[in-house]
Amino acid sequence: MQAVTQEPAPLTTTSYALLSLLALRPWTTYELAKQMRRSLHWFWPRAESKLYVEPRKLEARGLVRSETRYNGRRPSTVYTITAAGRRALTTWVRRPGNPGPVLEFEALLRIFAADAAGVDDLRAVLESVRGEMEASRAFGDALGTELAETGGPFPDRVHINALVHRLMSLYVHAVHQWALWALDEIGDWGDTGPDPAKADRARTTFRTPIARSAEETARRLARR
Amino acid sequence: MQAVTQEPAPLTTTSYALLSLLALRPWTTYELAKQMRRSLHWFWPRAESKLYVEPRKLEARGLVRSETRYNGRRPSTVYTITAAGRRALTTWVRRPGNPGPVLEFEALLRIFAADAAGVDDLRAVLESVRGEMEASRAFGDALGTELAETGGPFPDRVHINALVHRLMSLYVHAVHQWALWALDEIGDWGDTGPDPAKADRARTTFRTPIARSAEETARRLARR
DNA sequence: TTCTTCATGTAATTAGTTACATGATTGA
DNA sequence: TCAATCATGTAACTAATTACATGAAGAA
Repeated sequence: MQAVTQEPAPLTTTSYALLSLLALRPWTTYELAKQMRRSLHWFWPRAESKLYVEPRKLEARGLVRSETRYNGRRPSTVYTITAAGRRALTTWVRRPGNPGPVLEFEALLRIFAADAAGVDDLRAVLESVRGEMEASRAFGDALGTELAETGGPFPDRVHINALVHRLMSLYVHAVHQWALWALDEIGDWGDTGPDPAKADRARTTFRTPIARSAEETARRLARR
Repeated sequence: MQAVTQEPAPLTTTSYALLSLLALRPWTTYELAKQMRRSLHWFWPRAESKLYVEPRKLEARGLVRSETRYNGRRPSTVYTITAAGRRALTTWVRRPGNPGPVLEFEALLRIFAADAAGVDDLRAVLESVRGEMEASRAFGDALGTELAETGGPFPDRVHINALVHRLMSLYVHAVHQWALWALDEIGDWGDTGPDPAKADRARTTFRTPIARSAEETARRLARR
């Protein structure tokens, strides 16, 4: 016979992501999903359906408690963090590990394989990246303006949010600048194949320090 | 009775990642794993064990063919792309979708939840990020130097590699600069709690455009 | 009245990870 | 000759995704 008391599986990072929101105030699952979309989703993206299941795991461990409300006939569950939940969150924040950001960039894979297609396909991929980053910048800028003016829904945390928001802005900015630079770079390519002039420029690229290149790209694009 | 001819499940992005390497030359699974670690792993990270299983899926569709070699008594499988494989890769490069990079940044979640702990814990997280990014920069710089000097193992593709390498450099640089900035920013925090001075600085942060701030950070750090 | 969006989930499937296994080669 | 690491996988498990379902509220 198996042991009756099962060792509970360790919580996932996603569990702690939800718990960190619940540390701010009680939320219904729907509100949690909406808040994730607004904030954590940008650096911890998960399917929304997951967010409806996860809080039950937290409750089973006593890290949150739930209360069912009714609006009309429809039940709605409000989750509230417990003292044990706050302790678990503190422990997790202190736990070292996974310091680096993890990037998944499918479009860059397509670019890596671009010589299997043509230069027009390469340009199309870069344009789509550019469009996406411009949308992200618009979203981030709007959020930043709101946080600067009203402090957002949690004005007491505006200093924390500034740290997080700054990272996202720098990251989006970097990818956007890169897309503009790359589009400029392939501007005179006739095809994706090898070419001495391209190879020369490539070697120059490898030798140009990043810090300098950001300014130069900005200036060159400004002169247009 | 079920249909005898099963619809083959669509290939994953990971399949195409491997296929894009196989378009360069034939590789054994071990070589593929090593090459992934060196290049694609930075923007398409997958467990190595996966890379031993995936090529068999490609072979089942006729996109690659395999040949078993023996070194001593140990078998080793060499995979070679087929004409159908090259066509499939071209089709995939042209397929639109997933333009934006996807970021997963657990350390940033810890920072988001930092007020559950203390300012020392926040600093420790930021320091670990900084260390990680410095390691990444060292790796990237070494790779860049090699590509600039020798052209790398695929000198005909140095212009493509320059595009890809540049993105990774800009990205790593951005996160690194951010960590330095954030460490400076929290330098005079006594705790992680709210404070009018912190809120003031936060609002300034939200209002400072990225382009300007990169230069300023660099200058301020240089003056030290 | 109908359509859309809000709001709250469930079920089935799978891509991916973790952990393990093992023979060959090299260097101390 | 012993340990490490190179080289090549397999098996079990699970976090997460995709697709689906459905009732309520508000807009057109």
